[in-house]
Amino acid sequence: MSESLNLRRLEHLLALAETASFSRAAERCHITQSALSRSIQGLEQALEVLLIDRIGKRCELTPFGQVVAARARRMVLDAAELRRSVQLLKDGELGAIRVGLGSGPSAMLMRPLLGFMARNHPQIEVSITPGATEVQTHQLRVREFDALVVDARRVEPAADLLIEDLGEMRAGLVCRAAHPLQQLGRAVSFDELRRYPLASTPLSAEVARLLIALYGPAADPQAAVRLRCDDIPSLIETVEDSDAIFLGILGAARAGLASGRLVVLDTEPAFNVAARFSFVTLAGRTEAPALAILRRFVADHLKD
Amino acid sequence: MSESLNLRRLEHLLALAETASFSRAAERCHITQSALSRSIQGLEQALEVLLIDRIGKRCELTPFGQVVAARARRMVLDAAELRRSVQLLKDGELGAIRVGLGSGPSAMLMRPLLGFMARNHPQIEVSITPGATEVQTHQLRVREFDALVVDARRVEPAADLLIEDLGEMRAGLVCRAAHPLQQLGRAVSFDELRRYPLASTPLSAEVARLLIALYGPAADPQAAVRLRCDDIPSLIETVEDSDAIFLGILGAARAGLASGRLVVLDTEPAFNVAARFSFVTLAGRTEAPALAILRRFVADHLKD
DNA sequence: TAAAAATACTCCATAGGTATTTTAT
DNA sequence: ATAAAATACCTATGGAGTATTTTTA
Repeated sequence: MSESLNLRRLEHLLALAETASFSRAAERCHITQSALSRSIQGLEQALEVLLIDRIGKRCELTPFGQVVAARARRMVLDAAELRRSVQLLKDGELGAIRVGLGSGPSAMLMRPLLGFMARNHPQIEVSITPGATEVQTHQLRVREFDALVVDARRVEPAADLLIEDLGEMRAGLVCRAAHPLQQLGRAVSFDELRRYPLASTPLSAEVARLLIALYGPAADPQAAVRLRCDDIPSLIETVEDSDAIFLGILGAARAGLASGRLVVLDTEPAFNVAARFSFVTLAGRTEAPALAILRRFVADHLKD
Repeated sequence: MSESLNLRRLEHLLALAETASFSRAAERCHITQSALSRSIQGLEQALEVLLIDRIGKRCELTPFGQVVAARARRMVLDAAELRRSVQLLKDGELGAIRVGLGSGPSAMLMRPLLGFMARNHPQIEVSITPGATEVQTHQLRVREFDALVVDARRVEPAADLLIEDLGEMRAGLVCRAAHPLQQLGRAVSFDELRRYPLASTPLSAEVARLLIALYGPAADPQAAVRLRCDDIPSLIETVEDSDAIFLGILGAARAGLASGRLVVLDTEPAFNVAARFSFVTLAGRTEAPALAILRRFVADHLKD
């Protein structure tokens, strides 16, 4: 005696409910009439209830058949939805990505990433959270994040982390082409520089140490930076319209540099600093295809 | 290669999602670890996607596994609900009955039936519709009704109808014990009778013909009945409180007759009429157990 | 080294097909 | 007499068990 309640049999019942004929239902299910007949009998045995009234050649759902068919319809649709969801997820047309950003990447990526996802992948649920890398690494481990984009130097290698290098981004000082210092035609000292307001995102302690090592205590960004703002585009705009000097990733000023409105200021000693970012995920985990989209975008946007 | 998406495998996946261990999940599913392992592999092949990240001894759902598990949960619950619904339906604790009532049964049954179902079977969806028997017979055939309770003489036998006889209910004239006519101590004529208001439900043409045959044209209820109302209890109450005379099924006055407050009035010629009711269903159809409840109630209430 | 998962093999119940019988129009 | 559903019989396979190997903590 067959006795299992399974999806195929429910599909058979639904076909029978719709065609009111074993032969036609069988045809629709791509099986023979006899197979379908036995399938329905199996279902009736499984539920210990008559689902179909066989009235001569006519077939009709019993009250039991009706309630079973109603539920079955939902279940069969759910099964189709399940397959469909998996397919969409596979194609990266569905899914959720939760990404943690270090302060640098946050300043560089936040807005362009949101815009890109909204425009090109509106079905994907995106959650972007800036924060401290040490905390976010833990959140990644407990699966509160799917990936991190952080300063490479702030994440310590571990067996359970997959750390992908995103290459370097040179940092530097940027001013407008018509800036007084630029008119000098030579590398400038930090003392000359600090006559003008320094514009920058909040900088990490590590960067601060670097600056002090290069230019002395006066270069501590805590004191030296006069225009501080999380939003890089706003900083750049300000630099284009004033004598402020941008301190940060040169890539952020890409458009202005390319158009000639902005230039990189030479300093003495040379500002020879580069940021290194990493894309961090948990090792050994199957990643959602949507994550590949994120990785590609990040890789494209975090390089010189 | 096994490749079907079925409920058992989805249950396996859910067990695995909850236990995060193949062995424990297998135990919960009452199969061996190896069987469960293969079951999940089959599911993965069916969907062509990795559902579980095997991280050493640890197991974790992949993003795919998560969406599949979410749907699976719903489907498995639906399956349980399906079984449960069938069981409840079997036990008559669930279901819907749509019954058509002829005018006589309607007057006799409507209120007590509604009350009975509300009190004793609140889960059953009841729909009671009074109407013309000819129309309702058609509605029964097209399954707009599950059963009819009608005057036996109004339904013509047919092969597709299952007509169950509910026995006879004697009809008669009822007045209060202290009624002037009752004081005469003898059978009364229709002329004597009609000095008092006749109280009755609307009567069918057939009953009208019967009355005219017995007592002459003056007995046409169209003219003779002065208190006409669908609600039998109201009529009875009126008869108890006045000199009105009730014309109808004696059973309707059962309580008053038993207590002695009401009596059956003897007439000359004798009022020798009985109603015969039938319980009609479609032949060859499996009936919902809830219908048996209805049948029992009707049989109990439509007898002398 | 021990515990967990995967694999190799074996077995049987089940779903399916073909051929035939039963049933109802 | 015919068309539809049920049944008989056969086959392939999916799902389960046991025993074993592989993997990793």
